[in-house]
Amino acid sequence: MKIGDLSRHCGLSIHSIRYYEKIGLLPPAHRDAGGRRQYSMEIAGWLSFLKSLKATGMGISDMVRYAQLREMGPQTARERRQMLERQRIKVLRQIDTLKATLPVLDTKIETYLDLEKASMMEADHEQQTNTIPLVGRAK
Amino acid sequence: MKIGDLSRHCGLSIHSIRYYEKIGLLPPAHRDAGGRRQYSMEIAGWLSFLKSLKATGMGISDMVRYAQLREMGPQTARERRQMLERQRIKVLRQIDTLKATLPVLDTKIETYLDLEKASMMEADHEQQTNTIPLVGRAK
DNA sequence: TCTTGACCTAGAGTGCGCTCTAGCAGCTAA
DNA sequence: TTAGCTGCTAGAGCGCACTCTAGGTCAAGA
Repeated sequence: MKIGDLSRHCGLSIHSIRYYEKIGLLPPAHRDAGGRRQYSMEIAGWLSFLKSLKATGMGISDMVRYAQLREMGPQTARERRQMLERQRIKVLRQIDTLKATLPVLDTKIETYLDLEKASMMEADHEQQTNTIPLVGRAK
Repeated sequence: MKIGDLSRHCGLSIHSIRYYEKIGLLPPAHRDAGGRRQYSMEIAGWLSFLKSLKATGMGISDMVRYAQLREMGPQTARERRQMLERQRIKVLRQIDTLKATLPVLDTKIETYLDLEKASMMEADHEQQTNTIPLVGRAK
């Protein structure tokens, strides 16, 4: 699998894949005779997990740290687990923060709906009673 | 209320308050004789709403657009309401995305716990049977 | 009066996470 | 064999959202 295939497969740009390798999120790729990166299917699973980590809001530096621990092998299991547990808590907090915005939005939306209804009724009233001259309404 | 008071009150840095004014999130502040910004308590409500918008993940440019509509008065109620309704949908989507990461994290955490348990049992076994010489264990 | 501290402006700098450019090499199909 | 595609590297550039600096003004308390 060449970098273009991986790019199409995982939905990351070729630039981003090389960038991920450069900063240490991806292990240095094997190269073919011409120096091009060769990927096995296995890397797609790792990239997919990285996407999940990114979706949790984990920053690049933490993801790099995690990737380094992964490279070190099973004796880093405990530290990796602790990272994930901390991230889990952050996810729950983010969900709470987002949920807390909903009533704020809903209240405002309601207010605007009332305002729009009121201004429509006003317009109706103006039309029925002709309190405003045509020239004023045309404006 | 001077800018320092407002900063302490709303938890934004003085720099950020001036920045918000510069980009149009805050209306140009009234100035005292010496040219210093003077704020009324009213602005705190607007800043608090801006914080909510920010917490929804709304970008600066959208927030500036919203602020401009607010300046234009009640005839922009409909457009502002539509912006908030769109943002509400984005918030729900973000919550879903975050929630979807939880099972991924949980599965990994479980895997690591199993791995840690297994490696601990292995260590116990080694201790009981003395399969590894002291010099090896000390390492 | 002098000093301190809060405030002012314009503009530079920062950290993040990409994203793109320039200039070149190598494989492949017509 | 030649065109075109894909790949390579080093490094520049970008958009966001601040954050800070330099160099000043101004008002009030010791």
